[in-house]
Amino acid sequence: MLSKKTKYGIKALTFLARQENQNPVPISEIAKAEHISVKFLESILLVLKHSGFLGSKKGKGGGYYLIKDPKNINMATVYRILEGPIALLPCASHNFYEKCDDCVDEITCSVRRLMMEIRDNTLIILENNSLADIVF
Amino acid sequence: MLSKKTKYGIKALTFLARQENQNPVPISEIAKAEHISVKFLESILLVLKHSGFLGSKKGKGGGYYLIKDPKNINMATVYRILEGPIALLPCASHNFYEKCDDCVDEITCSVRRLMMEIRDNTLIILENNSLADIVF
DNA sequence: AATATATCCTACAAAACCTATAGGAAAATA
DNA sequence: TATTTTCCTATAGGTTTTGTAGGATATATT
Repeated sequence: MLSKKTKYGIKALTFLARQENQNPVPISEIAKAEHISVKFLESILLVLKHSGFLGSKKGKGGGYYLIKDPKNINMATVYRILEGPIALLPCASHNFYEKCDDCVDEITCSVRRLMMEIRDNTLIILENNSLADIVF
Repeated sequence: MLSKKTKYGIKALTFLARQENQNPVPISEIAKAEHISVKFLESILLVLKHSGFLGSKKGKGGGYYLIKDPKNINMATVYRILEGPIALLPCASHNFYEKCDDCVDEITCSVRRLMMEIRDNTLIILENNSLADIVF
């Protein structure tokens, strides 16, 4: 299940992508429009800023704005930053690989093979969708 | 991420599917082979029994055995019973649908549309795989 | 009948994770 | 200087996951 952090993060990104100009939008405005707690959203936008998706401006008239063109914001990257691994098992993940404690032979593990098939398909969908693709 | 409950449950099913005959296999034997806590596995097998996948026999020589032909055990059904919804958001789920608190218009929600695309693809994979398909 | 084996069932405890809040520091604007 | 807004850390509260405990029930063997 997608965490609210990820859900809210993507919603904020789409909200910013829908803006007509690049003027900074304050957290409070996004939070109100998307019905999200201001403080919670604040922590999420900070992550997105540190990851290089958002710029910010302090003080009156400040807020957050997209740094990149929505066409160049890949949803697989966004997913990994907000949610973590795309795979349903650590042993089936490229970017967050971890060996299972219980698994004797990873190569022949039925569960892993099935989860890798799901992972491959999910990854293709996420990679094929940019922020521009999912807005509207 | 897949819970250990689901992972262990599927592992137990594949273990039973690999048996040459239909003799009951005690929990302890499955747990030892798959490196799972006996008590934890016990609770999982009980769920699978109540869901109609497994039969059981008490006392000496007892244990669990598959009731259905592995070809007729669909991994989508197994997933839903052990893990719950296949969709990454309740609002994108068929069997476990729930409306989002924050969402104003579900139909135009970008996150939901993306998650439904992932859901559809994941579902196809799970539906196309029976227990017999994933064993070996 | 007694003993050993194994499932059945409920309750609970410990750990991990998610969601959200608090409070103040820092920076920009007016 | 006052106001606005981001920046940052800590932490509280809740939920879920993972696992344990203990006894009841049923079966097979001796």
